[in-house]
Amino acid sequence: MKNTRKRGETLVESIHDAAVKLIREVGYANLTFQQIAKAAKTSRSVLYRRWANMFDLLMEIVDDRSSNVLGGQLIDRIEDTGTLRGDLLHLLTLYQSTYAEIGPEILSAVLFEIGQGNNKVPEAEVDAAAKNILVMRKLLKNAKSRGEKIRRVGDITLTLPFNLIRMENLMYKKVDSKRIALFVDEILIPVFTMQ
Amino acid sequence: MKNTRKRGETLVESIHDAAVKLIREVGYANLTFQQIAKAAKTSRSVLYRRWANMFDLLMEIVDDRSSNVLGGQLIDRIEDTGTLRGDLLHLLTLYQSTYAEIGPEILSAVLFEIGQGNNKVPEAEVDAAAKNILVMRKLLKNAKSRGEKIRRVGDITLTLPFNLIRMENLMYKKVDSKRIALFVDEILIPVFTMQ
DNA sequence: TGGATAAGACACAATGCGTATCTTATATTT
DNA sequence: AAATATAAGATACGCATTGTGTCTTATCCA
Repeated sequence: MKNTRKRGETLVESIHDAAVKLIREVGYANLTFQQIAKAAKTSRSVLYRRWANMFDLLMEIVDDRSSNVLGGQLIDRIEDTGTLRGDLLHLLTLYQSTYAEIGPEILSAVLFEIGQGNNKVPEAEVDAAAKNILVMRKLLKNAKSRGEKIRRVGDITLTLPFNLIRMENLMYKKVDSKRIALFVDEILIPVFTMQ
Repeated sequence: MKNTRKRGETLVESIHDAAVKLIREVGYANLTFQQIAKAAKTSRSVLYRRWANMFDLLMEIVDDRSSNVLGGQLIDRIEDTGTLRGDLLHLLTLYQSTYAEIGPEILSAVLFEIGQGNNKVPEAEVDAAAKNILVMRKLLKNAKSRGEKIRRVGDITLTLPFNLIRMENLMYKKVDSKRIALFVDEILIPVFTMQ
């Protein structure tokens, strides 16, 4: 029996996969290192050596998955569709795909950790929020230069599009294109444009 | 030593208090029946007799605290301030006071359970959302009859004011009157009125 | 005052945690 | 290819928590 022992990246990958599978099956709250080790066909020691606690493992998975989706940064992937409405639809769809990939179970686990006062998350959050604000500024600037009438709004309002997607994923798990269009037409367009 | 053993309501109350204190201290995720029993100066048996699991206890606390705040239903406590803006400010302030009372730690624990697919929460949630929609309908109707120009929006958009408060409590823990005013002026007024 | 009721004390097997130690497979260096 | 370093896997420890069960005892109420 040679080459039956996984190492390095391969090992980590199968642990991630096992963890995600188990989060979906039993939920983050009931997740144990024991189960993960068993599912990944490795040993508990291996897990404890690499991650001090479940949350560290979770964050690694999130980082991994979100960078897979937003391979480049979000700001590099937005498009000028010719109208603010089109741009927003595109942006929300793109952003939603991140959450769909990460998965609502994992997302809610992260949110839970925020709620519990885990201070590693907020740092990452603030970074993400700052980038998202830049994205919105760019979108609105594009719209303005096309001649669309844009309201002046503060940074908090600029995070609204992202918070809508986040909230929907958290509460209802399913966000389809119809709902995204609704957000754009009934909420975002009135908020960001004069009519 | 007589009258040293708590019973009924008194007992439950001190258990609730102990639980809330511990949720704040160690977080819902790390909460144990053992700790609660100790903090409430009672026995573990007492807890297991009354609640099948931690979540049942949590929900009882939430019910208790939210009914303390919204003693009557929300719809009975809204006021006609003379403008939609004033009405919205009043509504959000009222709604925020619920969350402030319940506490962000407990809120995030509930949200966590939703994320984990706990199906007792969504039922309560759907009820609450339906009531909130009625509240918004009433507010908008009042505004309309005053002559304010109101947009036609769907139910999902009607839940926006409540979702904003919820999200803020979840993410940032502190929601002051300044932020509420910002929500009203930059988001809600543009969404619900024509200008 | 006596019986009903509920609180509290304690014991149990089972499970997970975090750590530590030892063995063994795989990779790297010489 | 052999020697060495590195990392994976197996196993065991004490401890905490769980859920259940049983017995005792305080408190309530008729």
